[in-house]
Amino acid sequence: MDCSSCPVRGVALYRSAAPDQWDLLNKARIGAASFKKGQLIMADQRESRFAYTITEGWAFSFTLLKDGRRQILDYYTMGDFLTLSTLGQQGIRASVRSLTAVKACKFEVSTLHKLLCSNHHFNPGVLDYISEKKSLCDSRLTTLGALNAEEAIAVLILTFVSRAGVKPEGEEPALFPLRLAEIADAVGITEIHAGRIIRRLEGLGAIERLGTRGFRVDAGRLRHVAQEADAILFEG
Amino acid sequence: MDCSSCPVRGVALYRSAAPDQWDLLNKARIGAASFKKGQLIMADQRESRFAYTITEGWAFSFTLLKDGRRQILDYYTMGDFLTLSTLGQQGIRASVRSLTAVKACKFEVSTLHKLLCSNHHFNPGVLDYISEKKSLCDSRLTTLGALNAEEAIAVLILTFVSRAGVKPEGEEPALFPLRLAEIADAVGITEIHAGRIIRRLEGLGAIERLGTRGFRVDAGRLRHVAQEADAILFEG
DNA sequence: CGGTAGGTTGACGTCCCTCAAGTATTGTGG
DNA sequence: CCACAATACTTGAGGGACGTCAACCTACCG
Repeated sequence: MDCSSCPVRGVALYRSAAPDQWDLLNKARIGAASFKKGQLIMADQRESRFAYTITEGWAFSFTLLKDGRRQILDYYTMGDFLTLSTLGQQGIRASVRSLTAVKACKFEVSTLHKLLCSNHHFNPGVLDYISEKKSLCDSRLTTLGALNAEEAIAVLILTFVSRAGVKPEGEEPALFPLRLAEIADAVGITEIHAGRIIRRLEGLGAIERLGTRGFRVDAGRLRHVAQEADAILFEG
Repeated sequence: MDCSSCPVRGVALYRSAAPDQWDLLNKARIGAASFKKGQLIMADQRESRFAYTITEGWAFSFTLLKDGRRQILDYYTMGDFLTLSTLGQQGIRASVRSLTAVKACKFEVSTLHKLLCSNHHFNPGVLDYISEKKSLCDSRLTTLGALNAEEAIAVLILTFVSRAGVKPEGEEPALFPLRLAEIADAVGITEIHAGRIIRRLEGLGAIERLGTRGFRVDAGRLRHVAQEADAILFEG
């Protein structure tokens, strides 16, 4: 496979590259990598020698505290870069784990960093990608800080579904590969409480569970639950 | 004033510029701006025509929900760029307000964006600045999601103090310009509960209040309160 | 010296946590 | 395809953290 014909090229970190940069990029690639479900992809974003662009599957980044509390920071899927922190001098001590089987394109961080620093054609895409990720992180701050658990879970599911891509009518609904433990650690509550809220949402008809591996989503009803969560501009 | 002799040059977004880029940067500058305490600096990060590098004072960015809940996303001071979201195509609908009187260097977003996209000498600094900010945002996610209010406030104060810069012994302690309302909205609790926790920290000797405009901080004791908040690497 | 913004206190309610004992679902080896 | 183990989820009771309201106090500003 070649970067210029990669299906995620248009949304990747290096989306703004032109043909001659695709060649450079291909040289920075080490090859493909694949991870099994639940595998640790990066133990520490600060010290990873490699970085990845996901081409298939889901992963998430998280921090762990001394006493075992875990915070899930972000979910990654097709086109996402693992991770931006590898490109700076300092970073948070976070890890990345796969949620499903994952296929990814593998780069050596130092080579990629040199490439990005020596060529301005990547810049528009990098600025875009980064400001998109920063905005998403800011949104999540609002979700965690200002919303209650029910609203936060509704927002989480809606975000997840919209990132899973729109499927044609009649197709199998997007698989939602989060277990209760991951929902809980994403919004900062316990697994048990997350379970109670999920059942409440089920009661409202906002979601419908399919075994333990996913659910069907009624986006309209979920949005209704999360409606107060829309950030607004306010002047004073 | 000139960018090349600016005291915050070394920590600014464009920190990696060389002499000829300082000239380009000076051309992208519109001049200086100053804001009074409590003034709205940006109404919406997505649509701001201008961006700023703070040279003096403190500001913060925040979102507002329909029902009035507010989430403070980040604090900005000397050297910080307001804001990264102006450089991408999409951004969160957040605003920025000054916390003290603020002096800043003003840029036109489109000119600065063009400059950053046409010159690779800025890239190392931009990547660094951005990954630093992204890490800080990730840390705040952990703070909001996994810590309780007392730990979160301790972390908030410690972060604030360390960013205020180290003062020589015997000097006036760093002014801490947050009122209870801002502490509360930063960690996602109510003003009243924030007050109770601040008094608890006072009782522990971790902070000492000086009227309503700041406090003296015992960093060691505060760190003790926040000790569980250190992210660790864990493998399984 | 009075007005105003900011901070305090107490009583009570809700959201979320903890523990412990369950039941359902999924994965695995025969 | 079945039995079994392992993993995931559920339920209930009781408690702690945090929110709400209303009244009161205190520090700052002109």
